[in-house]
Amino acid sequence: MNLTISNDNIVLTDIRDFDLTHTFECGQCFRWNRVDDYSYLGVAMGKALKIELHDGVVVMYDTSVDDFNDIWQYYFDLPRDYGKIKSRLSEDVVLKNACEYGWGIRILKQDSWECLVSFIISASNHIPRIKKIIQLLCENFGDELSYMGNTYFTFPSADTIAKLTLDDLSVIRAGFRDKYILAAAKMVTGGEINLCGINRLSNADLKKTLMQIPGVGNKVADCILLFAYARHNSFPVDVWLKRIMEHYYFENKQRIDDIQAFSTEKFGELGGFAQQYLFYYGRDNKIGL
DNA sequence: CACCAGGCAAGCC
DNA sequence: GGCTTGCATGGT
Repeated sequence: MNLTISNDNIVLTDIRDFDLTHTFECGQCFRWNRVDDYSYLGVAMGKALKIELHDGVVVMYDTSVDDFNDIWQYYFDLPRDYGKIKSRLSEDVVLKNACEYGWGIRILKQDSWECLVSFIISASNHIPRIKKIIQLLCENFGDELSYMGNTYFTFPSADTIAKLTLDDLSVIRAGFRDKYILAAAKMVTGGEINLCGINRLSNADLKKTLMQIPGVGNKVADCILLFAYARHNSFPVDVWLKRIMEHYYFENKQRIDDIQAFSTEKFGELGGFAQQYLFYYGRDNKIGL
């Protein structure tokens, strides 16, 4: 990777294994939207960013070297060698195809609070609707952010949400999930759950702690482990992964627990990466439907 | 071609 | 099995 600065834009060359569509459309995040064929714009970590990738050159618009160094290089997991990960996973023929299909996926390192709320909202929900609910949440309760001549909104803090009533929250149309969001905010604000502090916990303890939060079950906890705490052996199994795994690796229906155990055995420390390649590949190709 | 009714969706309790 | 909501689906 090579970094140069022109005006207020960060330009990266010699970037491998990175594709914006693969990364933003593989179901891990909900606040990035396509601008044109080569770029996306999103809000994350309290900042707005337009990112473009064309002919192997990444441009991050109107940002700073400090923000790149402190935030974006880690958010996009740029220091990690995904080529090595893919070549190891490709020993399995199914994964080989999945890696070739979603070759540019990177697992984002997202803010833990945003990730927690986002995946509480994701329960029994489709991506377009998840995105709409989160957008309403930000527009109604986030802080205004001015960027490249437009206004965007940050993801509202736990403190902000904890002060709301269920009636206030009804504007986001989250349905039965609204009470979980409110309860989660109160647990975080009240110190019952320390989202930073629990980073030191083992995977098992971290998951157990997160599952104390209402609205966080096995699957949602696995997503938070993978997308916010960089526990890359986490293998979230939703209905898609269940179908995909059954299709490729089993003769018949399986219990989620059994699929998870099988995946842990098969993919080990790379389970989370495998999950993302499989999900993106399987969903786009409607595997198991 | 509207329009409506019932099903159901990246789960959790 | 119930939960909120929105929407793709198929029937009229």
